[in-house]
Amino acid sequence: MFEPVSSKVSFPEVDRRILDFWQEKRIFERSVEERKGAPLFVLYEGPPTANASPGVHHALSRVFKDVIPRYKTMKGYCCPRKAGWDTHGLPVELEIERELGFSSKADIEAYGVANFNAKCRESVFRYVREWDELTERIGFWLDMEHPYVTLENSYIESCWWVIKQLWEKGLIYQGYKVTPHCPRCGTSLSSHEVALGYEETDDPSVWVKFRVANRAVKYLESFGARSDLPTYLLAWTTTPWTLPGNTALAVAPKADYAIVEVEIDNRKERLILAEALLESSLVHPYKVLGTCKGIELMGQQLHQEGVEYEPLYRVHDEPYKSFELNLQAGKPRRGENFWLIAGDFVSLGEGTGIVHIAPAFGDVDFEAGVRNRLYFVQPVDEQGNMKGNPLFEGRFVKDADHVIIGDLEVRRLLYRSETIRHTYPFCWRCATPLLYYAKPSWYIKTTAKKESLISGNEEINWYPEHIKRGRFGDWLENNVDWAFSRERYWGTPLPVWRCQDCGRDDCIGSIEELKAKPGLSGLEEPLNLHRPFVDEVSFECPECGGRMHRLPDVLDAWFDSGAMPVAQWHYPFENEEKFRESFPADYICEAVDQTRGWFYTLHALSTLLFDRPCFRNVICLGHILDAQGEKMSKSKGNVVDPLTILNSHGADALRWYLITSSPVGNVRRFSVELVGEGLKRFLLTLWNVYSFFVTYANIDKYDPRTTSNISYKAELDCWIISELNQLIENVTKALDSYNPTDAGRGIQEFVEDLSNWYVRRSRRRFWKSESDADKLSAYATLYHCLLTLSKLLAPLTPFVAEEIYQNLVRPFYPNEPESVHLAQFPAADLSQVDEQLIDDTHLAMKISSLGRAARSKAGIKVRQPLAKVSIDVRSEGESQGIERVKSQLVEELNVKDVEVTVRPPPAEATAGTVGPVVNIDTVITPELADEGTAREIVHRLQTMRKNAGFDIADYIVTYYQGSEAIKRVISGFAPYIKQETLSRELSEGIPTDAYQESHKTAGEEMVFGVKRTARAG
RNA sequence: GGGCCAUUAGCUCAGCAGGUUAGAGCGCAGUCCUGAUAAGACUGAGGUCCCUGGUUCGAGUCCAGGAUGGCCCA
Repeated sequence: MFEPVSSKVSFPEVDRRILDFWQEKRIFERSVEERKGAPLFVLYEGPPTANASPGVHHALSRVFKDVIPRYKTMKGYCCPRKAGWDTHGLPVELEIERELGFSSKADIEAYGVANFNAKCRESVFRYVREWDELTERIGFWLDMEHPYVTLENSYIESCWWVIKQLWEKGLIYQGYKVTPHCPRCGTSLSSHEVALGYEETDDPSVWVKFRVANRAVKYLESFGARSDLPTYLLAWTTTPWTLPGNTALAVAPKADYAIVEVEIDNRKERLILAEALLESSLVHPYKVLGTCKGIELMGQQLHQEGVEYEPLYRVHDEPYKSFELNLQAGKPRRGENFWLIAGDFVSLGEGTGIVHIAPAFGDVDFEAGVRNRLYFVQPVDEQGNMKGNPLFEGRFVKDADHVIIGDLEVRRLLYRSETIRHTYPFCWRCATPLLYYAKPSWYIKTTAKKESLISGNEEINWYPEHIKRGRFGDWLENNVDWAFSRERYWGTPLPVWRCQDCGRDDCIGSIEELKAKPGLSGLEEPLNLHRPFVDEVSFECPECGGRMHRLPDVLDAWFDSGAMPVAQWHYPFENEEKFRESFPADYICEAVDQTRGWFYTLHALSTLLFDRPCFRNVICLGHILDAQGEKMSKSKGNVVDPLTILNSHGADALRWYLITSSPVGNVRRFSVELVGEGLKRFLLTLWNVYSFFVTYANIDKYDPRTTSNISYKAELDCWIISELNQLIENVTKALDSYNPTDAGRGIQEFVEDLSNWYVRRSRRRFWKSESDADKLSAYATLYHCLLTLSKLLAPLTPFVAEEIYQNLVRPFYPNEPESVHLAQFPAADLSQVDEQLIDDTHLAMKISSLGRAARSKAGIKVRQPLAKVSIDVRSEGESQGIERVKSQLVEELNVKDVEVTVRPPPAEATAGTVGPVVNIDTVITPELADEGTAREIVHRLQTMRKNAGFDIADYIVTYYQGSEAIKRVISGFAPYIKQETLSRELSEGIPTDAYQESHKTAGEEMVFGVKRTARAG
């Protein structure tokens, strides 16, 4: 016996039952343990931070992370899955700052770093219970018992080891990084904070002339500009205070530039600017002397052919720094001219087509400095005061604007000066204008391994594939060094100690190494590697004997997660074997924003450390938006809590929606209604087939062991078995190529066919009284389909799959695996696929559909038998196909005969005449009418049985009263009616204790009564 | 400003080595079928396949430009 299954099902209750079962039987643990020795399949879990409740987007990635390892386990792999927690980083700090009402780093310092970090530490596990619950409830199998945690000393020590490795390879250096900086607060702002503070403001708008060096003027003659007048490059800026930091001008290489002659205050001179911007820029009459492309202006090289110009200011008593030397040291190059560079950011929409570049200010400028190895000049200190030239020394930047404008005017280097109203970012806390300011920062020299990063990417399978050469590939192609230090508090401390006296830097790679330092002090037990404790540790400089103190920076939290392949195992200090066998990962999965985040940091650190990629396969998920297409955010209040959906619809419904509703890489609009739709369309359909099977199998005491070697005979059985094997093949292919969506959609189509054709067409085979070979074949077929489905579905909808598997397998096969998740994934038997039969059956479906449409048009209900249906088909092949599935058509269309005619389409026929044509014989003879009435009576009686609350298998006595015509039909079709309604007898006259109803059909009044005689089964 | 992705029915999505009549589910209206069904079938309304050009005998599908939305980076 199978456990009886109601068609009414509560999936959340199923979830509970199955979760208890898994826990009690330790199925997840065993699914790993019992595969010991099998090839490993390694998932790296991208660690979440548990300082807020998980949202439905977390459910999305957790489902996709789960599907593949479950599948691989069933394919025979061993898949340990280690959980992880990301516990450091600026978002954690900001959350605490918000709670404490802090508005600056000074507040944190005053509060005490120890106290602050203690708060941070506590906060990152606040919602761990919610995360645990989501993880469990959604069925994400993950080893939550032994997670890696980025704040642990062992994890930090591994990070230090990584840095030391890079340090020894010369891949770490201190340079500059441009950050939005508030000069009043003395701190950098995150991009999110910057976004808070855009305001409309008035700023200077000045056109500045950069004088072309004498030796370069000659170069211009080749463009038709013969003259010995003074020549200037005209540039436009709204931040005059940045001009002292200018070290280059950028042009658009493909744009046309004009050399024009103008007369200003009775002096003739020449200006160079973009041809397209002559009108909008120049306020004097001008004469075009010649034109050339931007790239021609740039010429070849400095000091060879090409335009160079004289700096506006020579502010630098100190030597110029050069990007060529990573800003570490400089060579004096006083009197140097600057040159032109190409910039894809140069716009021809405003300005002059010549852009002033000051690498100390602004990302674009800094980037240009790095790429073109420009000089670097910093004429502003961190308080926003100018330095390096007596003219403006000590002035706040904004107050220096008018000084500089006045100075340029006097020197005749100012062409035009106005004001402009535009948006500019201000500090959201104190309304001071922000400076994009280059600050010292520590870098990992990823550019040194750029070729390896790119070639390693070639070995990675990306889903969707376009990410590989698109978003990720582009990112690698445009790689810049990774600024990985942060001037913050809560993070892995940078393990660099600097000597106060001689400036020597030491990188520490392990706790042991630190403890062995001479003259060590400040190290306290129990060890806490976080600030401020680690800041107390100092030791003796091996060079000069001075004190070495740690630099105050902490690491970008992305470094932590990027180091997880080694740090999760505390490698190389322990677990060497575990690290080796689990690196690189077979599979990772996160949302698309991680291309520049975790995907990159994993790839970068792996390439730098081991010169190989970190993961072989990656699914890159699109984002979830709300039903209106808006991003979900706490402030909008449109965040969907996954637990409410899990409680109402169950885990599988949510999983099914997430897996099948849209391609993985697409954004998707989320709504609870769509989850419910998938539940109805797929899960309930599947459940109904399952419930149907169990109901009848129990009535017939079907035992699957008796049919284990059956060979399928009926066309219907062969057809669905063909479909099933094709499905196995397709699902396997889809999951092998990391495409759960197509796998799920294929299963859904199969289940629809199974329910709407196989079961519908087979009902009578299960319903009939005798247990003949045909009935057993039907049971065996449906049993096999459901059991196979449970295995195919196990990775996708693990709960309902388990529920079905348990009931189908356990009562009869105690030696089979105890859980579907311990079973082998089905293998397709393509020898059982009859493609012709599949085509024929689809043809039968099509013709049935047309036939029903024809009946509908003629107004004849299907219950009324008809003499025949005639079908015009287009080929002999179709005709043979119909012959093969004729019996299905006879039943489905309720006709006595099927007549097939082959009528090739006329030569000129194109549209509208290609498919088969179906006609029904609408003549209803008295015999057919009687038969129709008989069927009508059966239908009414069936409904009465249900209304009376009888069991499906109850036997009854049926009583009737009615006209002669009714009596004639009842006596004429008595055996049929008895069989269909499980009536022992049909008798005239209705006793009072029978359940009775009166009916009217075909214009005849009649009354029926039904009474239970004996309970069957 | 740059890059990537998307845009097909009211909603969610299929469709493509270019091929004649662009489909499904949900929703809506009507009819039917039903002792598995919280289902199902049929019919109907509902489409300038985002726009403009181009390639082609032929474009929802390929190419170019643009629009809108999302994401990432400026």
